[in-house]
Amino acid sequence: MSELVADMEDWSLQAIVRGSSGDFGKIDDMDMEMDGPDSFLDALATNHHHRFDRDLYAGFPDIFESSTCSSDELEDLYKPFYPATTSSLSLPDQTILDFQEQNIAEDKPLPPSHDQSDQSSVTSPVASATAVYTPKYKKRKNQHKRVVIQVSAEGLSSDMWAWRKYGQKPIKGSPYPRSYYRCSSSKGCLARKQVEQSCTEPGMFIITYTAEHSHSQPTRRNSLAGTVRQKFPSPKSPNSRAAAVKSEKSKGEMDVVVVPPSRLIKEEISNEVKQQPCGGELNNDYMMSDFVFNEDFFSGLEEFDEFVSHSSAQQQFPVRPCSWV
DNA sequence: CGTGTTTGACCTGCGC
DNA sequence: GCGCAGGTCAAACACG
Repeated sequence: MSELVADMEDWSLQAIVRGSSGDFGKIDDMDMEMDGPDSFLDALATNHHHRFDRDLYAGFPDIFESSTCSSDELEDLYKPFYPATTSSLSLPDQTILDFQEQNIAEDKPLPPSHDQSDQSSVTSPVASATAVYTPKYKKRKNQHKRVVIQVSAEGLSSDMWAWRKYGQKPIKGSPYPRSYYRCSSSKGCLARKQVEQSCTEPGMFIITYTAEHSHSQPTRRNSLAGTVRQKFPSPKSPNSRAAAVKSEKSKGEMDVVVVPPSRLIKEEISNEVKQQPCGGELNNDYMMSDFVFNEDFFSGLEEFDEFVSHSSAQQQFPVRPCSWV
């Protein structure tokens, strides 16, 4: 039995990406108030090291108002978080650095006809827009929404999308080259990914995702190949690659384990604390930019975890948030 | 044979 | 208009 760990990063990032992309109409319709998370994000947004856009979390559920959600609402609410049902990104251990949603509906020439046929199934606003315009070389600016994240080396390998490298370029001012990847799961998918090593933080990598996937998560076979090849990109390490494949295959079919929201937020705050001049551990009453992360705040998060994990509406989910880790 | 990487050439946007 | 830098293409090759 294998185990796909739909890590909290998946929760957070899918929430982040979709929540800010205008693709969260259902959640908007729910007219949920976001006082708790917004305040939290406001605090994070002021941190000097990581740039958090509070709008990125617009799709994140309100942890203080959970008991009023109906089953349908809950399903709608969580659809974006489940890899099997969403075209959003599945991302590894990471920190959000930046996000842009850029208007792509500009006056552009008509696309080549073969590209249109490839993308007849796209559903998201962004993908739909790009489906009618796919120039051979895309404009550098104002083209697609971009998500910039920073991940550790381990985080690089936990992206479950299948990517195919199509280029590498030295970047001026950086000792490290930038690698360019495109989604290899679907022929017409416009999703792109750029990876470069951070020159300011050794061991960390900056990943830029561009455009959305026009399909659900890739098949296990494809994603496995992509993942393994990313883990061991050098063709000179076939043994390592084979070992990784064997390791992945040995896991077999999986349950989905979702890290609870409270853990992500605690870890995020903890990371912030460690980056303060004094370093140290996360206390129960940590204050950041005039927002106090106290006991009440964390108990609210845990109530939300509890609500999601015990909700009967869970059974309707195509992928079950079966256990917290 | 299918899928992936490598890498030089090419294209495009942008600043001057 | 020119040159630079970034993004993409596509042929060659590797691997299972």
